[in-house]
Amino acid sequence: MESRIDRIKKQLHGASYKLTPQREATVRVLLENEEDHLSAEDVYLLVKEKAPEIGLATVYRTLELLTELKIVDKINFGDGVSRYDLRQEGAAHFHHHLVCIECGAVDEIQEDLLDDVEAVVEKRWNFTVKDHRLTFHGICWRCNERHANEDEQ
Amino acid sequence: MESRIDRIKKQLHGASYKLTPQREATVRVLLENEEDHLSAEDVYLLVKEKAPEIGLATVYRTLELLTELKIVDKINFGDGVSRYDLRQEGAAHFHHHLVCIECGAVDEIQEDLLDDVEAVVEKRWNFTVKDHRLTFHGICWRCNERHANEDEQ
DNA sequence: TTACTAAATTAGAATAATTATAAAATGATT
DNA sequence: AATCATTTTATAATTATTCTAATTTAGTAA
Repeated sequence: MESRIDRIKKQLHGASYKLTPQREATVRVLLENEEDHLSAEDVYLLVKEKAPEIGLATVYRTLELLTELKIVDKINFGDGVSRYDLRQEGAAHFHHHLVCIECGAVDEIQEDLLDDVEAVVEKRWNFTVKDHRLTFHGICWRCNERHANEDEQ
Repeated sequence: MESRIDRIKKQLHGASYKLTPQREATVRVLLENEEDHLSAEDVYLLVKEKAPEIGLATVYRTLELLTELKIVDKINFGDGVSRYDLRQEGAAHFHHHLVCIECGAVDEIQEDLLDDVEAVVEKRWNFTVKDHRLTFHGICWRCNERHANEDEQ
């Protein structure tokens, strides 16, 4: 955890930015909630617990900065809010998401799975892929299991 | 074109909605700009040319309705706006997009390409896929060709 | 230390997209 | 023609995000 912060600090310095206390608090919140998909507002409220004097605009600016540096990814699941998701360290590409249309849960897929598809896109459309966004909508394993149990009875 | 409108009319009736003049004008705009990715505001301005008395809220409501009926899909490319995209007739799944990070162009891929990936997701994550969103970010064929020409000189 | 400078932050205002509300219009049905 | 549900309009309200001006902070050089 601390080493992860250190590495992010170095990334910032490398782009000649500082890891200010506000930025550090924001990054810590993201690390501590890595499996969630927080909106800017969510992050703001959590950061306030550590650093009550922080302003919402600062959170927005920090998240934007982290997005630029590819430390986090900004995603949008169709509700009106942008959500922010830490990238796996060293990951070249953004991971995928499974959104459950029954319970609303969002699971992550770290595997890439798209190598073949990207090869086709590059060749057939002469499109140089730099990144991707892939989200599946459907029924998650929890709901599927629940249905299976209900049927048993 | 007319037959396409007729079929949409039937879809609406099937869900006990009417194809009011405002709704028809909105659908026509979507059909006439099928290759674009219009925002609600864009649609509003175009519909106003046909039906100047229409209100913005009606356009929003109509687009929401068409989204529910899976006639259009609502997408979000990361700028603050939702965009609306007609589904291919009979398409079970949403088509994919290629967003150029240089010129901003958005191209569509109608082929599915994801059959294999979906099979893996269903099996490995026990996730029942109902739909998907796939967008590639990168450099489009136009920009790639331009670069190739520039290098020649 | 002190002064200077650039970068960062704050609070609050401003903007932009979207949704909600109440009144009016439409259209079908009895 | 009266009634009822649906739809639309115009406008207000809400929400997310960005901008602005004033202030603070950190780092550097005198």
